[in-house]
Amino acid sequence: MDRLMQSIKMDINEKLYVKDPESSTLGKKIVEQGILLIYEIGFECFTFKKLGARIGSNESSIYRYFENKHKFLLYLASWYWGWTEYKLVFATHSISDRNEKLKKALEILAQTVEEDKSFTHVNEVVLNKIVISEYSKSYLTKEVDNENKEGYFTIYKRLVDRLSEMIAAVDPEYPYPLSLSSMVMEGTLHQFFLQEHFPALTSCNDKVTPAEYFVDLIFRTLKTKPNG
Amino acid sequence: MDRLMQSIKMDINEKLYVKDPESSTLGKKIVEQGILLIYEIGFECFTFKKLGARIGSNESSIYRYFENKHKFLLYLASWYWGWTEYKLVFATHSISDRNEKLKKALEILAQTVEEDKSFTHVNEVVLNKIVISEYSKSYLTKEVDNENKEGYFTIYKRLVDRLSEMIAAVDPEYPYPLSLSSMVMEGTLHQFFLQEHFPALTSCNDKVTPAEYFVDLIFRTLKTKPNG
DNA sequence: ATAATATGATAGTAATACTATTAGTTTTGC
DNA sequence: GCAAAACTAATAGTATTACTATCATATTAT
Repeated sequence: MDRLMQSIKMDINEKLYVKDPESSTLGKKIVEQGILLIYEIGFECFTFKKLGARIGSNESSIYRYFENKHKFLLYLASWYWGWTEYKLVFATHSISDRNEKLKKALEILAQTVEEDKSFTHVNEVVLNKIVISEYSKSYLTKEVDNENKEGYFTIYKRLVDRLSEMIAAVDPEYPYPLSLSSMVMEGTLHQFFLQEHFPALTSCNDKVTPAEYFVDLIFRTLKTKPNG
Repeated sequence: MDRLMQSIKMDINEKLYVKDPESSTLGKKIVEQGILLIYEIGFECFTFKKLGARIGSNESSIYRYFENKHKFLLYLASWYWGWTEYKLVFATHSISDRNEKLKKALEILAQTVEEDKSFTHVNEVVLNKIVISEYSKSYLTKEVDNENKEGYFTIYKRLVDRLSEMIAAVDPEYPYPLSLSSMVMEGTLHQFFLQEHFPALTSCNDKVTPAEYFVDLIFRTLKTKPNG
């Protein structure tokens, strides 16, 4: 990635914040340290008060950026999926072979995240860990349907759609491309989680990555055709 | 199921409750109405105070059965997975054909839940909906590792293991039976959730059930051999 | 009939998830 | 260089949550 993305700004739904955190030092600090704090103490124990104390700022100041911690999580998730989408598009764009393209996409989606120096205030490695253990909580709520209408999950949905299209391109006869795609997106996070907390429930380990498992699974499932 | 299970009691980890809710009328009422209340207002908004008000009882009385709502959720989940395990074992026990056995197992795990009159105080249909939208929250916490050690997820893990064994029986060469199994268990809940809240992200609908999708997926993935 | 147990009612605490107000500090526009 | 505008910090306050403790009352067991 390197410098390529330095001038790019994530296109995040404006309703997710009160004031754009990218617009000030304090805002960036909130995002930067918020990620670390959620990672350290978990989303349930995370409060704006604690974050304020950590960054030597005030609870009320944070409320001027985010309505509440739920919106903050949605914001971080959007950031993460926007970043992932960028990586996906960038890496697959120039691949014309449909099978190779899908394989690459799966690898991007299921790979272990590495640090990206393009965004100084976001630690992508830690953000990825948050997404693994907290993302589900952002949609498993009574407000999903409304928040979905508000477009809070747009980027994620677009990703599922992109992958689904690549699946359909490889095997247009396959009847369930959307389910396969959404299963990969969710299943990837789940396999990473199991690897860390329930190793007895996954075949992934030091030697087998979720990416390998999913690439194998998808290509067993689809009937690939030669490109033409 | 019918009467068969009327004398059977779920074998739930004793540390999940302070006093066994099966041992009294109030206890059963807590479970029965707790399920309905969580379904109605969601786990985040659910409190013992509200449940007390609903059953015409007192907050403090409920605390005599469950330490907190998190343990209550773990209890309900254990009940659900115990019930599912029973159905699974019962339905597959007598099937000798390995392929048929696995197919049946997948159907049990991914089928839409129907009412079971065996347990009068538990509405399995509603409990299934709770599991779909709340189960992940029971393990996506900072305390997972400890709670796992305490055995709070034993039944679920046993189920993943059972399915994994059936997968391995069908195709002993398949390298990732555990991941496939845990993916099915989690993916099933997820596909049901998507069907309800993000229909654009799933191929499941009125005509295609998650069970069909997963049966198809697993049998595309595995190399089946004739039994012998 | 008495003791033991279960439940109910009330009160109290610390923390959470905010909102409102005010005051001070920086930034900017001219 | 100065005033206005914007931003941040500090404090206080509210309703709710997630409990714990105590005591009274009701039920059941012996």
